[in-house]
Amino acid sequence: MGRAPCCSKVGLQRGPWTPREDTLLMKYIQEHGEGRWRSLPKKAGLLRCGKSCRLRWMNYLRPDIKRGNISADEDDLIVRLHSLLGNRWSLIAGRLPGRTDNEIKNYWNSHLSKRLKNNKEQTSKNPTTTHKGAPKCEQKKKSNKNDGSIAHCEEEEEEEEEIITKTKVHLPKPVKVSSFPNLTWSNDSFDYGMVISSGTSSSSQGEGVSDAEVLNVHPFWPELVNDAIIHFDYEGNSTTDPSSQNNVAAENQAQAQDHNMLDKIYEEYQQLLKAEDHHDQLDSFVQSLLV
DNA sequence: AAATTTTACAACCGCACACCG
DNA sequence: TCGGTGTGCGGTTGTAAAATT
Repeated sequence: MGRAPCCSKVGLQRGPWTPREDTLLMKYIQEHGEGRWRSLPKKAGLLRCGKSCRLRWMNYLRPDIKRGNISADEDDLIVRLHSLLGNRWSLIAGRLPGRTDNEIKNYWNSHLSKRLKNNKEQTSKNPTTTHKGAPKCEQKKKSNKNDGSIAHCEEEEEEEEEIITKTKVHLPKPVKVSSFPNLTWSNDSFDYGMVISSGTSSSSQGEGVSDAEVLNVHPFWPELVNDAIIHFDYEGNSTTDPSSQNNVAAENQAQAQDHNMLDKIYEEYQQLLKAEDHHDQLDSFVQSLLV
């Protein structure tokens, strides 16, 4: 048998969290900090399992969570990182500031895995032709909703073709890493109103933080922003030290370099795949990504 | 307009690892 | 070294909303 459950489930609340529960949890964590999840619910006056509290905090209430649609860049990054790292969502999430492993996992399961599957089916049915597009995109094209998503669809279709050429062969041993080493805690900017809406995950798009406002830099590659140290406050804004005047330029440059670096990493990875006796090299290569 | 199906995602669950006494 | 506890992870489920029939 495995270990005992993290808590007695008798008499505990389950299912979706209420705004009141969210408030209690946030208030408690703001006053006492994270951790001690097992004893937290009792102290915070919650009828929840500690694990449930942790999950709610990590995946939804944490102020640095970036909500809303996954951008095309993030989408691309997820696909590439998944091809390198496999289903190691926490590692992938660690390279997407503000995104949680759960969110990325969900996104993969509901969007990307289907795209890959559809693409494989298309290519196996008709290997001589390239691709006809995923059903979802076909539907979008049929409908008259010209919201710009069709263009994105076509981009996605192009990506699909590229995706299936990437070989997923290596799953290194898990290494635990912290997600946001450069995050700074600022109580002053802690905004309850921003995160208190329970159960309306996708409704926050258009409110709060836009994609453009969120710094697209990977925490593990700080060199991407000219060695500047990035700080995120709890409203999703970022500043750089010593001054923030070059933020926009730095972001743009970071994004461009970001793509280049991913390409380089992937090229290097492909080279290693081709090499004889590549397993050791692959191990060290992937480990180098994880550091 | 109602019924049915699909989608998206929050939440749950079990397991494994790290840490500490 | 060992056992208990805390935490993190990935797979899976439940369900509300959206889309389709």
